[in-house]
Amino acid sequence: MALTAVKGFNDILPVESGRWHFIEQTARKVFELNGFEEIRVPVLEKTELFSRSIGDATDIVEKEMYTFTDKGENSITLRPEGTAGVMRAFIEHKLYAQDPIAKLYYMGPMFRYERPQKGRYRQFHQIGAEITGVTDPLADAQVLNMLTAFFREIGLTEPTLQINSLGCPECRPEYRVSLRSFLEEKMGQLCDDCRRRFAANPLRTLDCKVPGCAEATAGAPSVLDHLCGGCNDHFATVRRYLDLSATPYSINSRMVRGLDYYTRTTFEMVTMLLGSQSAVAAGGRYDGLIAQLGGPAIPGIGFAMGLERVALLLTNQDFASRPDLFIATMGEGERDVAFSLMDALLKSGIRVEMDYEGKSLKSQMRRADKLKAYYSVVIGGNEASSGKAAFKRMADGFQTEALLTVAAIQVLLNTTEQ
RNA sequence: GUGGCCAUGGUGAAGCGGUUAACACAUACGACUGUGACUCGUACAUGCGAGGGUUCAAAUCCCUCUGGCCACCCCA
Repeated sequence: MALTAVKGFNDILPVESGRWHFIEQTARKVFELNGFEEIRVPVLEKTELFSRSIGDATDIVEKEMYTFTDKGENSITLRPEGTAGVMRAFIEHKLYAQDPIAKLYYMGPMFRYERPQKGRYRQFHQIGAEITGVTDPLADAQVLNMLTAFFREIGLTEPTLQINSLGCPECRPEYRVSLRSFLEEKMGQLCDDCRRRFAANPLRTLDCKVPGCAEATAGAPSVLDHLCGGCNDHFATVRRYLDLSATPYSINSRMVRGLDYYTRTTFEMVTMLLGSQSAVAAGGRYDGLIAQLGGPAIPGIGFAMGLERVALLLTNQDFASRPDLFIATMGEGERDVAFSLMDALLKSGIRVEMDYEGKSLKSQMRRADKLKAYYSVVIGGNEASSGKAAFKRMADGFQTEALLTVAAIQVLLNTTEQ
């Protein structure tokens, strides 16, 4: 094996790219309908951006980032997620001065140094959307509805929406205290990982998959019972709006986020189909993030979805595009006629293929079949001089005489349902 | 970072110590002298992830490395 790609970095081959385009185009359509505009930010940022936003103690920052020192001795990092960079740009360009309410979406590669696995790679792609400047639960509901609409648009009903509220800097500390004191009693029953989590991030013990831990934490206090008045009202209103729009969801009070900046509403689109990579999209509110990054005190909410994971859920569909017409030729002079015809058809937006190598008619017809052309036509001496030819519908072999003109061919293609 | 499983051509694979690495699909050309799909024929791994070792003999046994998959961790 000569040269291979870097571990966890994948090529998206032509057989896959049709599916990717479909996902990306659907996202653009749904997001733009909701008033979101694309923002394109760099793949590389100063390391500090991520340690300050995602959180120093998170696994992502602690051990999963591609961090390097560049030739100017600056510590730089390949973005492990999208929100931080988008908010950096929002602050840097003072987008809030024009309008504190910004609705932004982005798509592109993210990088995390993890052990590759099904639905998880070191370079992976996310499509995300963010709304800044709105505290009202209306924004939460619109984001959730938009995410739901996206999955409906691409034809997936499988991932289901789970929501939770993590509270705010007011009420979360109190919850942590009460959860810790509950867990202290159960220490003996917890797994090693959970004992470690107890210190670092006690909320994490709640979604441990070890049966013993699940049992031990069964009666644990719920975040939702410890929300302060404001957070409680906020969450209740989010739910009311979701009900108003008949958006299906379930509440999962054990759902936890891996990034530190989340507050209040958090959510995931989860599926059973991808093994342990059950989260296809996830996000939440981050009311303190912009200020934390040195911007004004503007709230935000958003999500990101994993393109690879969505693509994995779509594998049964065929997204290949097919030529409208394949032109086969007999003889050198006729190739000029065929080429001119192809050129004219392409200029009119008709997808045409023809033989490139002067192969036998049989080879050309085989190629027409392989490319799944809707029609084929043979241009030889007779056709070149008469200016008309028999167009063969490949599906059933039916042939129709038509003039070798763009107009006549357009009519022919349009009268047949493709 | 931890653990389990696996590595034969473009693909799916047979082979389980002994001359030319089965079969199928895919691909190329042809039988069909102006027409695809069906049928038939021919071609297509000096090579069995890489490197060592055992043996008269290794794709087949042993070791190391590399890679892949899956699970844990974590996460989109």
